[in-house]
Amino acid sequence: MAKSESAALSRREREIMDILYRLGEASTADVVSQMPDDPSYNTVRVTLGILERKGHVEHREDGRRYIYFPTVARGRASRSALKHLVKTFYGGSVSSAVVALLDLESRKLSKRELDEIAATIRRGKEDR
Amino acid sequence: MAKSESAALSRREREIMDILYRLGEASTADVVSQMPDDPSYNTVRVTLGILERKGHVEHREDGRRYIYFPTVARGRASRSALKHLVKTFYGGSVSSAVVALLDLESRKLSKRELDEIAATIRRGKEDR
DNA sequence: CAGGTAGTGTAAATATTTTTACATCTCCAG
DNA sequence: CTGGAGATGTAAAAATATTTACACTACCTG
Repeated sequence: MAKSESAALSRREREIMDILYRLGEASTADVVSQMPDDPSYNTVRVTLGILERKGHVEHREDGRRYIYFPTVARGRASRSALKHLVKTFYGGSVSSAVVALLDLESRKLSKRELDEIAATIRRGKEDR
Repeated sequence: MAKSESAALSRREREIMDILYRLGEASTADVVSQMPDDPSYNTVRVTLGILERKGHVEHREDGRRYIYFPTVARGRASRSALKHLVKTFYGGSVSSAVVALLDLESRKLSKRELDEIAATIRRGKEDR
């Protein structure tokens, strides 16, 4: 098995990958519209091409447009991002991160959501 | 109020910032020792200087060495990173992110940690 | 005190990233 | 059928980032 993907992403590449993860998939124009400092259409297109050559995205055709999407599924990518964040900011402590997350917006969570979280925790406990 | 900090970070700059957040503060040698693809001491030093000019880090002197640390406190930086992650991967849903985090390593959480999390959730509920 | 080690400052070379430019191509309105 | 809008492909220019190199300083050790 050759390791086809590697190479750390540049700033633009990372920005674009984040947008693709957020949207799921997107045309060049969609990506441009999400970039805060609006780079040109061509700039984004070239960068998408680079991402494709590096194996980070693929595209399908929709009429004459290309629709791009990440090759690594969101689930895998998000777990990896979570791990990195927990390691960087919370000394590897998942529970600290959870508490920080809850503190962040606890007022905005509905009772139903909190119940769901509580249920997940209960499940965790039963396995102990 | 002038906006002194701005400019998105390059790959190396981001790597180094992450290490500084992880360690709290670090000498050049400390940073080098944490970099996975070990760049040279000089490379890291120059990049730390750039980060300082851009206002992302400061240093204090420890004997003849410089000890660097982020100018934005970990708390603020981590909240910002959490928000970005929640937006990118969980459609802005904090509770989805919490569930993902718990699923990630639920077996590794001690009962005590789970209790703490549960207490935080309870607090959140009372505010409703 | 001579020499080595471990720092820093800074300029310059190199490599990579980002942007621009322009040549096509396709589809559709008129 | 012609022209323009909206795509893509690709090369090359320009801007940035990364690395290397080397001069200099301070401290320690024999």
